[in-house]
Amino acid sequence: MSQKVRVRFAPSPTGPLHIGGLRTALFNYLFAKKNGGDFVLRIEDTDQNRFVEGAEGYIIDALNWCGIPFDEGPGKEGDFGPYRQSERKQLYKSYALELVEKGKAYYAFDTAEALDRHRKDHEAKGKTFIYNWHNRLKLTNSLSLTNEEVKAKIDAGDDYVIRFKSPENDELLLQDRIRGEIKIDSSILDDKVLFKSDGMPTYHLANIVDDHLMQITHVIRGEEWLPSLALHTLLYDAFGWEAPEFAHLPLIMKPVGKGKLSKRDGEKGGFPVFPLTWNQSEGYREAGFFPEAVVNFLALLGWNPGTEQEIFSLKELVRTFSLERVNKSGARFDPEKNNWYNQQWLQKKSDGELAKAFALELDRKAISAEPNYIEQVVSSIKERATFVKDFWELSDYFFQAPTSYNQKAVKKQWKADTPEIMQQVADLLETISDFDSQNIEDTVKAWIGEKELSFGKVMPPLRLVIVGDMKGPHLFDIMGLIGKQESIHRIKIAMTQL
RNA sequence: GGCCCGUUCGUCUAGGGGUUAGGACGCCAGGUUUUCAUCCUGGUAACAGGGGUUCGAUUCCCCUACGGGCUACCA
Repeated sequence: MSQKVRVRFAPSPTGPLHIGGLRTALFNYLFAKKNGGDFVLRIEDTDQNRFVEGAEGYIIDALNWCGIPFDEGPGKEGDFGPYRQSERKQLYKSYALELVEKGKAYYAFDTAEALDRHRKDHEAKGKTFIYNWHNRLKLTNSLSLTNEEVKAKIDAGDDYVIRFKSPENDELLLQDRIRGEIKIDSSILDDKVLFKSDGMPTYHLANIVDDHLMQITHVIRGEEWLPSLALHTLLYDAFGWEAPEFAHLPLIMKPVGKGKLSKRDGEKGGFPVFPLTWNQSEGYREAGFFPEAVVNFLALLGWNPGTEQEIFSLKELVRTFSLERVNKSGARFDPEKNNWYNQQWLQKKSDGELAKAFALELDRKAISAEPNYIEQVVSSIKERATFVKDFWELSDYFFQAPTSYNQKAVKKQWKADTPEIMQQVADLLETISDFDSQNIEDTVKAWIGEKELSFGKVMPPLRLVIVGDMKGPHLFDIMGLIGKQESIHRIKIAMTQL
């Protein structure tokens, strides 16, 4: 009886997808693909008050950018649509009523104010108000009222909710793929609202109904849902449905301090917490991260392959992933390691691909250069970059003569006899007909030998005039690339300025 | 407060009754680069505490502490 694996990512469109949600989506995707299953996107928009315009599109764009597209969802109708709960609205009430008929749920007429008052009263006495077996008969609901009274209230149009009737004194044995067995005493459970007075189901009802209808086999979600597992398991029982398997993922925590990662942490620490830019918050994409790096980093946050491999492509992750190797404890988000992953992935990219990205940036700076030239520049500087956006600072001297010189270096390298030496180097360069790195190097080295000069007298100041600073790749490579005329020209301008 | 989950280097983690407790990020040092960075090599650094069980516990059990989550007609 092996049915096809089907998992779902079920965000609520109350804002942009954050890093924790993205990882949940990723783990769902990995598990689905590992097992040849389907990855479903379901939008849980049962709370109309918290709906945020554009959030759904954002979520879809983010998943696509990461390379983990869903197989079914809004705009990709499969056999189980629609995939927005707001569009499934009519469906849920009958399920809630079914539970009422079975005696597993009941109508409740208590107003929000009345419940609030109870909570405050209890709090004042140092107790906690729980709407369940021990007080449900003292409250206003179809268990405490007569059938006639209930009917009258409903007919009169009174607001009501439908609550689940949690069992008393039941030792529940819950199963979680990551945490194992969890014991819960059902007496501490409250009678959760399943159906709201506004005609919408709560998360709990909609979630169970949809997971069942959509034939979801594995529910992989954040640890914040662990306390709801008892209710959900009870709901499956109440309906007489077979429950899917559950796996609760550990949370992602702040890099420093207490609690789980939040938008504020990104602002404080200067790193993204959203895949794509949302309002004022810069996303991973815009910050220059490669999706491969983000996915790689996120996958290793809370999961590990059990080997010493650190770099994984999405394909490798799919091949290697298993729920059994997911950790139980929360993981701190480490921006430094995140950067390192980007650096690693940047090195794996081809010069051509990187050059294309860099060319776009050069365009914005109104700097024109041959694609082939850009590619050679990229090839010589990429190993010292973490992001494509580092390229310009690492290579500006390939495109323009230095506009300033590192003053510290000038002080140290520019001696009284330096101008004379530089002039002679310029004259020497003039004599080189085939101006490539190797020829320049051979010629200059031979000349230094002949003249009985030290390398220290020639090379550092020469780098200074060409680059403007004591940095960069092999100097003769730079000169070979920028060419003879430019090299000589830079010596000349430096001599007038230093 | 109540309920649930968790706890190995600063961080991400491997391991698991007898190990020199392994790797990665970061940091430090050396080498390479007559520059800077990369890179290479090495170093730093951990089983939360207390009780059991055991010949032997970091590993199993209990307690405590600490961390986290939940405790809405939010998801």
